[in-house]
Amino acid sequence: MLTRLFSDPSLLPDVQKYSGWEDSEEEDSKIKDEDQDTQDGTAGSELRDGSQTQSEHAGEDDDDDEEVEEEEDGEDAEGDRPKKRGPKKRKMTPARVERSRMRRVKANTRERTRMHDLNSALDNLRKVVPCYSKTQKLSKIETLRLAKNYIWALSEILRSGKRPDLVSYVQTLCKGLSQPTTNLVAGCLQLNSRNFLTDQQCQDGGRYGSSSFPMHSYPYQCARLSSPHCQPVSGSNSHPLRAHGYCSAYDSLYGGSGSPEYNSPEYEGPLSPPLCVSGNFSLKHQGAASPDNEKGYYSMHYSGLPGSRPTGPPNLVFGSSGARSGIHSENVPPYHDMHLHHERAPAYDELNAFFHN
DNA sequence: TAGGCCATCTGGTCCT
DNA sequence: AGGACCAGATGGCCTA
Repeated sequence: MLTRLFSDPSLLPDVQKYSGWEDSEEEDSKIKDEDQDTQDGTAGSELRDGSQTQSEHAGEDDDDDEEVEEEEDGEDAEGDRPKKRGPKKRKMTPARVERSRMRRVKANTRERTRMHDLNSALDNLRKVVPCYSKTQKLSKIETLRLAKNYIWALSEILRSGKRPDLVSYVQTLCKGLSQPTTNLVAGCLQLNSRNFLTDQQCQDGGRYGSSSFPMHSYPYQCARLSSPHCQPVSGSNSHPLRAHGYCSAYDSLYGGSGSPEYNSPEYEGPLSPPLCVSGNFSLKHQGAASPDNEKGYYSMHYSGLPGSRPTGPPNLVFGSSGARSGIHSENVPPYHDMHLHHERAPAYDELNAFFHN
């Protein structure tokens, strides 16, 4: 499957330069030819020099013209050190150099394929984390961070058996993320920054799940109204908001529109069996040292009034600079470029079932 | 221009 | 022996 990554036109020149991944049958021949060209550049020169050491390790025993090199580096390189043991180095004949080069080419091809698979898996992960933008694709590290936060948030929900308030949910998702990613997530969830700030956070940085104010159950408009992801999954299209193409991260997470408790801010589902939350997940929020913060990634910056409640339509105001101005953050992509992925995550079916029991 | 992100190459190590 | 995996190096692209 070609992932979005591979279909990204900006990446095509580099990717297509090494076309081995796109047609496995012709892979070897193509790679040979193209690596021949590549080797005219820096990589090739390094390869020709560096590959010798690997061939030494590999041991070329089928070489017709093989000759044992008589301590080729023995005179001055060795110095006082004892002589090396093991097989003696062999002279790099042209045939051996060529075989070594071919091994290196094959290894490069495998490595490219491996990295492409890794990127493909990462792309799949991007599709199941809470938000996604065509124009502002999450970086690899941010994808992993968001996924970790997402798992953590879901685990907390299952563990506590309660629906957290939206603010806590978003705070958890954005923990340790960079400012642009925070903006993106907030944009996906269409939160007003004023909703994003709590008294708790003003005082001590906040803690996940510590706030107990009622959930704000107003609908958020899905960015892709016509998207099938916003359509009812199974017989839940009776809700007028659904009928009008509305869905929200929170809604989709908790099955709000389809549940009789949809308008109840205080709905509490039954307690779930305790879910073991890995010790890697500290419940301490920003104040605590996070393993993800070692590189000095931003914590969230909020604007607006502390603890203020949602009033008007969502107005995205994130960003350290936008905190004062209260204008739309330029990091937030347009709505039509964003959509939520909750609907597609299998975990949501289970969660919905759980909350509807 | 610096910094972030990425793809690729490369050599080393470990495993089968 | 060969493949998988890993980390370092390098260069390109993009953005503030």
